[in-house]
Amino acid sequence: MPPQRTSTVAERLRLMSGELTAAERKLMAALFADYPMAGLGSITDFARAAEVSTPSVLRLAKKLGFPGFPALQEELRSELSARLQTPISKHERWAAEAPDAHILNKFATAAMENLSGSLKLMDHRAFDAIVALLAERKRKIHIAGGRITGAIAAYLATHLQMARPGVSLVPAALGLWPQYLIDLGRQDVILLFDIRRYDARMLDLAVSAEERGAKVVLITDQWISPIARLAVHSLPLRIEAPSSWDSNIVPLFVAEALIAATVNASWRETESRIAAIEALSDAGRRGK
Amino acid sequence: MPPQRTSTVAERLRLMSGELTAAERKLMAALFADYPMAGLGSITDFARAAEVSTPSVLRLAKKLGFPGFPALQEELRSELSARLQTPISKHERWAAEAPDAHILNKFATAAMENLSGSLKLMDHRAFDAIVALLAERKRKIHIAGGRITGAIAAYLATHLQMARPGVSLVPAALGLWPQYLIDLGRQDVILLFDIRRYDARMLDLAVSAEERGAKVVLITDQWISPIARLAVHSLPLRIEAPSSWDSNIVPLFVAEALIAATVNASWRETESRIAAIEALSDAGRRGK
DNA sequence: CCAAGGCTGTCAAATTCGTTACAGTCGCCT
DNA sequence: AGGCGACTGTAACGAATTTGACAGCCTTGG
Repeated sequence: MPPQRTSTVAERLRLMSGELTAAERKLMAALFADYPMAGLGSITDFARAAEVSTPSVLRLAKKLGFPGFPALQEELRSELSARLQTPISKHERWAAEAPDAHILNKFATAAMENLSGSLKLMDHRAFDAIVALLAERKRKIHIAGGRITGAIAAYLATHLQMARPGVSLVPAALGLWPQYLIDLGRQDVILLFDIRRYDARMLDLAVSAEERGAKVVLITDQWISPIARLAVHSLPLRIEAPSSWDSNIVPLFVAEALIAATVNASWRETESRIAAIEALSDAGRRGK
Repeated sequence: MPPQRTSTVAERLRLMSGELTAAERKLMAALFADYPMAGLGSITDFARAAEVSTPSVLRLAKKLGFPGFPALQEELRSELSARLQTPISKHERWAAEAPDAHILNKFATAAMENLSGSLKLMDHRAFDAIVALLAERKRKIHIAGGRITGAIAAYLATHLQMARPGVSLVPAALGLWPQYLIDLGRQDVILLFDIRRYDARMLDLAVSAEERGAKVVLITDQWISPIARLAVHSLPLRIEAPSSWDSNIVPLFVAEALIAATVNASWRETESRIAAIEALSDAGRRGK
């Protein structure tokens, strides 16, 4: 821990540059030449790069107020980490005039962290590959979710049905599965939501679908459902929330992004379909 | 030096994510949470941050093709060095390695703007007042949504049912409404989701409920549904998205926040209920 | 020209780190 | 149910790093 929390190693070095010895100036030059990477290796590497002896590095570290070299190194790392962090984490208070501890603010922070964390964790190429599958009209698409994620699955199915034909929501009741599975072929895609407290029935469904040759796509959490073994693509997401239950905001985010990307990927065919649906919807409203 | 110079540690991790073990996935998540700084300390620090044992880190390093942990660390350092030299760190992108124009990044930006915009727009005292209504056990709670928002309504209902008794989801079919409305009394609360392309049937439902003396609570968009005139509380939200349809991420956010706040507000009574539900759920699983 | 103070490098000790070997545990398949 | 394989953590060893002590050297001032 540095003596003054506000100043960086670079600043402190510059301030003390007047009272540095020859070897210490060589170290400073070497550090600034590749700041702060040069200081992140071993003390020996750093000394060799500056062409001084190892204890000279240690003396400089102590002069800067650190108890030892590892302490300086940790400070360099935390500086760099702060610099790389997305500026989003530095949020001005979300809900105006509400205290930080208000549940709205706590949830907003959690949601943003989940979102940025998920995007770091997930592979955008897997996302694109899933979109490509969803956009192929010849494939039938089946969507399923568990007790909680069922609502997200329904949301995705509702929108995809507007974008293309051949989309169905697998019903929650087990008894209805056989009639879905029977028509499942090699061309088909089954997209499953399965997050923590992984549902054994979802695994059964995935196994059956995979056995019939369907392509399994999985949206799961960071701990990853066992279904991932069977899946051709899986997206792991962060879903932690300051609540008794997990947050499904990021799964919904992914669902919406999949919808938008699928529509984009086949806009030519989709455009007229959406227009037709609008017309039917308006007609229904007018007729009422 | 890695086997293939072209791939970063992050890429290789993502490619192998399917064949990683539980401990290795924890390490991956920990590394991505603070990439790549988390991997630049000692192997012990890294293991502790991910809550796994030291040898697990080593096993992951070998799985990625490195002879040992220091080799992986050196690769991380050289990646970081390359990244710092090219000033591409202009503004940190959301999805790593994906272009700014990628739909994931565009959606993430939109989601963040919607969220912060909504929190500025909404009155947190109205939110607290709604929570107070939902937490009163003597009131029955009815939840309804339109064609699109129905999924969000179902999500809210499912969770509130776990938190307290007397919660029901108003079915989408008009034919079933009368039997819901007949029992609606002055003590009851009806919570409606109604966003753009306001559904005329939702307005009918709100009018009938209000006539019977129920308290109407409304979650709507920034242009505000006509139901607002009847509502005791309404929360306007921002819902714009780079898509053919609106985004329901913020409505889901509000739903989750309402759930968590309601649980908090009556934790004494809720605690045992949640425990009982867990027990029933586990029993059902075991019995299967 | 000499002496003193301080700076720097060499060396060795102690600590920490990385690695290997082994045993317990969990889930899966028969 | 029982055995098998895989995964994970504990413990111990060897290696490397960090750090303190000491001695030589350069510089500076008298």
